[in-house]
Amino acid sequence: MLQTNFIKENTALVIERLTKRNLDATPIVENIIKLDDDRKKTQQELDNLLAESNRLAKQIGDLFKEGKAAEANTLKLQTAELKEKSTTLKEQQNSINEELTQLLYQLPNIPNQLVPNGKTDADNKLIFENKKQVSLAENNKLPHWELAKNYDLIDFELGVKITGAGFPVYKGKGAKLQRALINFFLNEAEKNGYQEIIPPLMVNEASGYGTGQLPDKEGQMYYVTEDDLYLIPTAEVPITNIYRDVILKEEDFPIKNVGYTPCFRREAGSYGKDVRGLNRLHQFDKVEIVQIQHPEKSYETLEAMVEQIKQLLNQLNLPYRIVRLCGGDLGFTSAMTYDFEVYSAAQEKWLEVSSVSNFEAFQANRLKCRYKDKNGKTNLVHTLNGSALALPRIMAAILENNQTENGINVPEVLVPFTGFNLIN
RNA sequence: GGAGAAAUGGCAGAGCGGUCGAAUGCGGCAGUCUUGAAAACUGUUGUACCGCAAGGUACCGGGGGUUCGAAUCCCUCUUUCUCCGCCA
Repeated sequence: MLQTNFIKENTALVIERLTKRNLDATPIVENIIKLDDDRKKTQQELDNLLAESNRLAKQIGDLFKEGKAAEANTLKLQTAELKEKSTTLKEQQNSINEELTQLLYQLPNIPNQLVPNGKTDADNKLIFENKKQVSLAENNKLPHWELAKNYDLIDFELGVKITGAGFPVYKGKGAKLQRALINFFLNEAEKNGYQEIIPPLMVNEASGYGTGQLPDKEGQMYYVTEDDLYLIPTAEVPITNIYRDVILKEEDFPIKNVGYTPCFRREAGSYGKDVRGLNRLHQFDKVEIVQIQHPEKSYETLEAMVEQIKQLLNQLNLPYRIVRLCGGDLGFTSAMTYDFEVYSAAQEKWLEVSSVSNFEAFQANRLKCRYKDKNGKTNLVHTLNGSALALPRIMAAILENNQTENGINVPEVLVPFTGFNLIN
């Protein structure tokens, strides 16, 4: 969430930037400012009352020690009134804080000035497009779900039997190809200086709040009521929450972690051809890169992450494009996001395979992740993350784009991991 | 899952209900000494909020309670350790 002080000092900017999200934040912002003023006022009063009580308590103690019980008891009477007042004030303070927090939770991150205005993904700005698009021969235009079936790589019906729709079963060469991709992605991240993490796949409520899935997006996550835990929708959640309530040193930057995990998403309300095959799943594999950076360096880091992901797609030899999300399409917690989309030649459409974001201090504020600067002052860090990469749609594109009369060619960089170069 | 013990500052570890934001040791930082380093010595060393400042307030695992006053007493939750049971 945004910092109250930042909102107060940059009110016009906050409101103006949020119009990029087609949001008029004026009423919320004004309310926040008013509540914060109230909060300060009540706190001052409360602090004075408590200071007075503390003084009296000390006096009473001294009097008792000197054996002046009568005087002490007189003073005791005074404290009753103070206590009553401070209890009321404390309650007031709590409800103000509660209301303030609720409002702050409602406010999304302010978009970077580069974020284009717009409402839907049609307004996203094309940043890069790899021109060489695959055009398949007429008789070689099978969608990946048919290829998966023909070569017995992925069994969707079996997943339905075992669990339900959206939980595919990978088999044989399908499973090996999947594992090859995971290893390839992890190795590449390691080459780029990331530390590998294997995090828990379930997180508690505090972690959900830390990265911004909660409140509001609980509908997207699977929830285990018995133990009050959420299945992670992305490795971002556990990996970023490593740094919740942590104070870093300036020389710790940059912190670079990578994690492969399955991801679980309820995807309530999705239907039709969007969910066909591997296009949208309830459980899918993803390799996620997460960085914690000095605020001054976060945008240069974002660009580096984009470059890193480009290299992955180049090596896999897949046609792709990069868009900068417009305000209307931008995630709640993000200040700027690039989406990567691969071209799926048989479906003839672009599939999102990565989302790379700079959250600036938005998550850090919730996480209370800070660093001490040279002057010993603590400031919020910036957090970033990106998929590098999400597996199913990469798998779909590989299957579709590389299909031939004789079978499906495995991208060269994966062959060392698969041990085969053709699926037939 | 059952029984018991515990949770204090970066770490270790004291702490009769008032003088405790908290002894002491280690570590960190600054300085003295030294050609330099080590050792020794001296000082300093948590977070947040309010305040121009002086200063004030809150925090001893979380929440609640008793009391004029709680790190200290009570309740509750969480976590850790030991023993038993179960188990990959």
